Amino acid sequence: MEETERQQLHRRGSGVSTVYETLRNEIIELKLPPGSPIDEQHLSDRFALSRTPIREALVRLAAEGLITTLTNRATIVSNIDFLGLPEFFDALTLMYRVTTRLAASNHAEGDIVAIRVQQKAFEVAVANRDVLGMIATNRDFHIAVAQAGRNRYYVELFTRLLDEGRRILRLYYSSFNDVLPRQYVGEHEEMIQAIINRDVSLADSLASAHADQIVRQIRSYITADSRQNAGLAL
Amino acid sequence: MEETERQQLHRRGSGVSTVYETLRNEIIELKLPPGSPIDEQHLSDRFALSRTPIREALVRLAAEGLITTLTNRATIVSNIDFLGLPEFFDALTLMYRVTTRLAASNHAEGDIVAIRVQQKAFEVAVANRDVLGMIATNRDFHIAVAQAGRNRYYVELFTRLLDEGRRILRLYYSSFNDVLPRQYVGEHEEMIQAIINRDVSLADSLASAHADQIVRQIRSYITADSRQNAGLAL
DNA sequence: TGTATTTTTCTTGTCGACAAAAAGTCGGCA
DNA sequence: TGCCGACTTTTTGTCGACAAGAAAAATACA
Repeated sequence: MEETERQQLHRRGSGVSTVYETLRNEIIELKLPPGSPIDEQHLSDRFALSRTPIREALVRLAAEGLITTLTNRATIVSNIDFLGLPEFFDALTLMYRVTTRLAASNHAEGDIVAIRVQQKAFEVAVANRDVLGMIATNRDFHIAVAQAGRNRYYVELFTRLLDEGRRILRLYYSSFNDVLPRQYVGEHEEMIQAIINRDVSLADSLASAHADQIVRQIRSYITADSRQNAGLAL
Repeated sequence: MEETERQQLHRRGSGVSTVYETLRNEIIELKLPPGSPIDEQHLSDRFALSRTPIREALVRLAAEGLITTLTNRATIVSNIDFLGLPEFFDALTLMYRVTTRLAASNHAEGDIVAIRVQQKAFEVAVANRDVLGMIATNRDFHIAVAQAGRNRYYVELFTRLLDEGRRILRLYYSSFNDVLPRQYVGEHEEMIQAIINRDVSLADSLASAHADQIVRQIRSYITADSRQNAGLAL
């Protein structure tokens, strides 16, 4: 009689994906910053689940590289690898190009409306000067494009790369939230048109330029010299 | 006193990776054919482990797409998606090209010897007319090249694609084991030379041709008409 | 005899508890 | 006072058992 309320808290099997998605979001949005320790017991209390399903979610996150498990010791949120940034930019640019190309050649009717929905959300974020929203909706827009390209291998890799990008940009957001790359909206529009016209090479070059823009922006965030006392006489 | 022998069977934490690697191999080598049911209890008995570490290994395999879990029902070895083969070929070709290009521009001294080691193994397999060995060593060769290119994103995707390719080719091996693509050895040699000379565009075109070869070979295996009575008069 | 419904069985999902490994703590000793 | 070693604590890895869900079997009914 007394244990009836606990039963319906989670549908059997739903708990682990809830934990997975929640933690995944918190990691990407830096609510859990890199290096944060992940305590299984704590999560067990938080989600009102035993450690077993928690552990399952953690294994999934580890497979994606979002967390790092030090065997028998601790598991922490993976650090952002700044030395590996060139690799990241290379892969990101390639995926931008390939997915946009494929979208231009393979898309169906419905794909365009899905892309347009994401583009609208992106416009709203830009209008509101919501940098965090822009980062998130830009990701969704390009994933919609990738899905129109109909290649699951690219979609998967691209998703991972864009999420990694969100994590990186989050680090720099607060100090630069007035630098709003408004031109992205127009670039997205051009890309949509090229896709509709099935102009593969135009789509490619637009994606390439777009990727360069974004890489340049991330680079500028990262290398920005914010030392206030650089000119101080010594 | 009596339970001393069980303790040293596995070092703490080693069991799950053993299970993971063993199953992974058996799936790739079609020892576990697509659609095979994966019974946790059975595996628990087989590896002399509780179901918990088994489950952990299965979650990892599922994240890689090698097994499919039907919730609350069963978990089976993932089917080979023949309808998705064009996507597969597209991604495979792109990764052949990109990794070889990067190897040409980014490789260090040590990378070449690693590549040569794999190439030797490949030559041996070809000399022995060992098709299965050829498939495996060809994979190792190209992964060595990819590693020389120094981009972990590409290495990871390429590894998955090549392993998926091994699975596909295994399906056709037995009926075509006298068709030995000997020219691959020479093509590998050319690629190595282009990499050493840091000739990126030559490396690219060689990789592209090599990929076309392999895609064509897989296609020919798959579409080969093996009907014995095709000419039978009716 | 065929179909619908209940019962059984089998497999997965979850739990609480225990064991091992590592880090932290404390005390002893030079 | 500083360093080394044993003890304690904390956290992960593993286990056996139980519960829920779905398929299979058995039963009832038309």
